[in-house]
Amino acid sequence: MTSENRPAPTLHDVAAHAGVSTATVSRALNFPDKVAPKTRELVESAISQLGYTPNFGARVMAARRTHTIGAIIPTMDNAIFARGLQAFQDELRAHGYTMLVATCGYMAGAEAEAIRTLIARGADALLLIGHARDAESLRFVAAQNVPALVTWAYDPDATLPSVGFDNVAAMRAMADAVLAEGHRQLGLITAPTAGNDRAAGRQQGIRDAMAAENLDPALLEVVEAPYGIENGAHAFARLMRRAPQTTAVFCGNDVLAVGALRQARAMGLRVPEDISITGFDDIELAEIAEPPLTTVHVPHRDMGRMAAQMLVARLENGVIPKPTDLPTRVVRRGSLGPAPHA
Amino acid sequence: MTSENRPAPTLHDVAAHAGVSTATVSRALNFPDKVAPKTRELVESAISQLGYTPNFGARVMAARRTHTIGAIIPTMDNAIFARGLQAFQDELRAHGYTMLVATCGYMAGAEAEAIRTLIARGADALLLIGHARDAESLRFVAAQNVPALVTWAYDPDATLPSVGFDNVAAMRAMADAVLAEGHRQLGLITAPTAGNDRAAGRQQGIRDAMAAENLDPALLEVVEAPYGIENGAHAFARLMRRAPQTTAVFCGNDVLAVGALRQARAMGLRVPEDISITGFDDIELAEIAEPPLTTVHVPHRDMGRMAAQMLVARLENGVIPKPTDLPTRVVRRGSLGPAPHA
DNA sequence: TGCTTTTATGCAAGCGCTTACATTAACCTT
DNA sequence: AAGGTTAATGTAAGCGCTTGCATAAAAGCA
Repeated sequence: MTSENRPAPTLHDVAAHAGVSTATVSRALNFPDKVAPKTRELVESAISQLGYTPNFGARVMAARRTHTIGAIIPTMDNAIFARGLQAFQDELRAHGYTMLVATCGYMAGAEAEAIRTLIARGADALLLIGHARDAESLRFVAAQNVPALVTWAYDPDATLPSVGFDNVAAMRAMADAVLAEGHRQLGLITAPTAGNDRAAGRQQGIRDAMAAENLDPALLEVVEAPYGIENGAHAFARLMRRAPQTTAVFCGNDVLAVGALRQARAMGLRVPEDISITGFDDIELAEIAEPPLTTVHVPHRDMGRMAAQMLVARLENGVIPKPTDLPTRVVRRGSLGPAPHA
Repeated sequence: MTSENRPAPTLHDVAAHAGVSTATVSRALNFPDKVAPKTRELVESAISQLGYTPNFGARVMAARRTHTIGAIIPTMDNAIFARGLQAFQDELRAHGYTMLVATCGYMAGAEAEAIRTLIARGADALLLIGHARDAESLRFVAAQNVPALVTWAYDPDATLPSVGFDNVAAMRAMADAVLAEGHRQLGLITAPTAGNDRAAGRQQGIRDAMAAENLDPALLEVVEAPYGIENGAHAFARLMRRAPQTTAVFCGNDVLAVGALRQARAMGLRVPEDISITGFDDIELAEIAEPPLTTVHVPHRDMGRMAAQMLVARLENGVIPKPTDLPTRVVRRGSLGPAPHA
């Protein structure tokens, strides 16, 4: 077989083997129709005989493009991000791009670092989650001339274009549904809102709905909890301790909601007879929960797919991404019922 | 601010600005202690004044390293892979590496393509799932001199080193537990086994256990189903139609098991009184299911973390990864009970 | 057939960085 | 203080590929 460390064949070797110039080989590779069919064949056979693979670094340096797009998400532990990312990657691959991934665990500092790292690693463009980030990062991205697109949020006025949904409106719709069931004592279990515009927006949506019903938005009992079923359960316990009269608890995501659901039952509360609980995201868990979770369906796959398309269009044809608002919808399931009689 | 398209500053610019040679700047960047403190300061201030960022391509070409590691998994839609990947990436970042991701959707052809793509994109090393792949891909990886590591499986005799667990033994343990409950009419809902050594191994584990109990392994009723709750449900229905006397159904993963569980209840079967159902992976879903799922706990985070460590050690110090077998354990929950009396 | 246009190929100059080697400055020894 | 080390810096040769420009070959036209 091949000896252990024979240096990989180069463009030059292929050219020599095929009896043409390196330029011709390069063209045969990049613009097949700029080369005579006979020559192309010659080159191709030389390539396969030598087992040639273009050198990545050289190619990048000469072409100033890596065909790699970076994605920075909070965490892949959260199924909804993992799936959005899957859709994003599928679409990228269809266009000949590869995905570089970094996670920031909901920490702003980590995101700023990831932005630098991915750009340093040659990402041609960046996918980001949410609009909340320091001006410094924004400036850096702009200075580096790397197109960036925000998803999981929608704000036509933000610096960066976004393809996502309006977190305020989405939760507002849910809150309207809950209020329509007669609930007036409301609670919210949310991911920490610092540096998380999605979580903050969802909270705002509830307050807006309350205000529209002439309820004092300040009456919303809020508990913050990090991602995780157990955390949702603890948060629920805390919430009920602080505000025992609560009849409906919104949760910032389905995982927290499932924890709340479980804790409610552990505390002997019937859902939805005694208390209603809602989620957000509509992951599989929501359907499986007992009772199934009323939640907000988020078009995560569409977001991922569209984000990829927009970024590719930006890179290939210079099309500036147009901020795009995707629809969400409230999915009614068993966990939301009418408010109990006082 | 900076004009729209001023060319990015280069090493050369920094050198000129600091009044030193490019070599010194390069050294200040890569081996800070090889440079006099005063000089280093000079260089650093020039760098920040110019807003210099090293050019990725040039760096890669000159250093022949991208500090990027590729990972090819079946899909991120499956939480267990997404999380293993998260752990992998966390560990990589701690060592200054970045992760390139591709998914193959359980298709061998797509994996082979992904291997080529990631190597072409300059991956310094590769993380692969399972040992089942064509000799051609193996040869290519070897020829390109890219270290590769297999996870999610363990086979000390395979071409590629692996860090994972023994799928046969893991399912064997589960099967032993099920047989100990008196079950003799067994079914299996599995992911398609073609090109999936993990699924095939798990099936083998059950047959081994049956053989040890003097049961004819051929009596195992097998239904294949793609990943997904709905698919698990359909598969369960099919299985029970074909073998109504079945008292215990193994599932190749928790998602299929949850589907089976749901279908069982839809068919009026009580779990575990009428029929026992088991899963594999131990994802959150398993705990939430009604009844909670007896399943095999897979150390996905450990696998991800160790895989990253081993690959980095290989790259930095040439340490050949030592095949490593991680323990799994059967987690008993409500979905497994004694066999009903005939 | 001779001349112009088109098409295919080759030449060679970078792309921005790393690094072996050469050179110079600084520091010890005795 | 002279010779010998060691530390710090500079010089310059690539790394493998792309691409503008020049050139040669083929094709079209009158």
